[in-house]
Amino acid sequence: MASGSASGEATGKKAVVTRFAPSPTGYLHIGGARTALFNWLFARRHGGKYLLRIEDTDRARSTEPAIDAIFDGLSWLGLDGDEAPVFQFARSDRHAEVAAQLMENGHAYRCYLTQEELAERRQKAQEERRPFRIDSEWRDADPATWPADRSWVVRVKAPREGSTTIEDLVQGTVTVQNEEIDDFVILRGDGTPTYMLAVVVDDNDMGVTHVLRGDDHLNNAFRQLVVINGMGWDVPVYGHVPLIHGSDGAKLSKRHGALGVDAYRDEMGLLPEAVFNYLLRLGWGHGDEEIISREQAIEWFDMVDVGKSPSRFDLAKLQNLNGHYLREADDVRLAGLVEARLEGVDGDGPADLLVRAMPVLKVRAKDLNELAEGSAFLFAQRPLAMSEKALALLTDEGRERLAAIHERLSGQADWTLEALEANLKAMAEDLGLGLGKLAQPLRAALTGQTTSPGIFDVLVLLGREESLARIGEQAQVPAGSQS
RNA sequence: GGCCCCUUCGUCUAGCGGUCUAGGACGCGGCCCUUUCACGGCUGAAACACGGGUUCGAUUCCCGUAGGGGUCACCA
Repeated sequence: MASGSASGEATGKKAVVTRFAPSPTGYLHIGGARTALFNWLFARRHGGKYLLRIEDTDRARSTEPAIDAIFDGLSWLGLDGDEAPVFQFARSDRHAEVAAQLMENGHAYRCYLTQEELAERRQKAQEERRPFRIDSEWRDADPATWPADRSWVVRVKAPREGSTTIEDLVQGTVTVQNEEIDDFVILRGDGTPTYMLAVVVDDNDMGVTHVLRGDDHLNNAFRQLVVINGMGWDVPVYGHVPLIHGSDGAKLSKRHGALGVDAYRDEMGLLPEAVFNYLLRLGWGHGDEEIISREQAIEWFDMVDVGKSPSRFDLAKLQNLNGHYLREADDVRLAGLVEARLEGVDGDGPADLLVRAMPVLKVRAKDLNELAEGSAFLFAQRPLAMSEKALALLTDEGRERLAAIHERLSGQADWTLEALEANLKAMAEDLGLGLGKLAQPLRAALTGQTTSPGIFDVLVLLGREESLARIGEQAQVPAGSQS
């Protein structure tokens, strides 16, 4: 019986080597990022190495900006490779060499079938409603019959009987009948290697022990095994992770938020630790744990806990997680990130003010954009721009109260949270009003908004001089007639 | 269509034959806290796709059905 198998035990004793091998035909998308994460985690968990390989054999579609974007995105998530990345195209000679060896040892052959001939046969099979399989008459042809004037490709000789079984870390035992596997091309007419050859050669040469990738490659694994067996190489352990789908269950695409990770960082203002945590929990779980640190993830990560069904991308959950990490994040770090998003803010003063304001600002935001919006009032210039809702608060009555507040606070020497709170609360009591009746117009005057951190925090943050100036500005002017 | 894989609340998941009147999280509703908005706390609605087996007993095991996904290139 011509059966082969890929066993998880075969390479069990070797040090773990994983790799993430994106093709640079676009940005690093969220699915790729998760694959990288799982590879990184698995390597860390087992004290092994995690490598990067750029699969740039498709010269027409591979671009330099895409390569940069991928490295940039990985780096942001803290998923840099442990060694310098391998560029697949640079290894073409080595790939061709392996193809030649495969022909020599009888596991591959020159095939002179043209693409037109193939297309014809494919169509005929289609019409007869039977499955199409490459059945090249060149498979066992005598070299003496090789036409000198035609170009050829190298095809692998796939076994035609028996079956092949893979013990997949995620998918479990998967068996495919060998007759399902075609004699696929490993070297093109122009002598360049195909992906199917290049991955196998590179994985072997890089010493990769565990191939963890999207399950869109599960079927390819059986093809790649033909090459591996043809060369007598060690079979890696496979782990085919289900793909991430959009919120509607369909394949993840741009409209689902399948943006490059740079968009999650720049446009959506997310923190890398939030994306890390979200991606980790998408398709993997550890009991009821939701908030998981890097260190904890390394300790807990196991491929057997990766689910077998595809999961859907849920932006709301990602944002919620981001809010959590935002609240936990260091204030100086956040101030730096926010400052970059604020227009017209530079120098040392504002940065310090931002840092001081951060504790009360960050609990109110779920991403850096909101945080920047919430910070804007700190640096606003007078006359303050008023939002519509804020303006609605500045009625004649509201402005009268502001005048009273201005007068009362003008006499306030001790500009601290406690003193201000005591003073204003006493004032509200004196007037027989709820604190809100004073706080809301005050908030409008101080921030131009109806929502902000606690009003006493705002007063302290802005300082005595600026606070009184802003209050004074709104206190006297009749509604609707200020500039 | 062939082959391969999958199926627990809307979503991410826990569950690995009895502990399930199925747990947690996000989202959603309500209440509390409260100067606004958040945060936080409490609370409510919400799921084992369907049909057969196996078993004393199935969410858990097996087989079908349905639905979903992946893949069938000289692309990766």
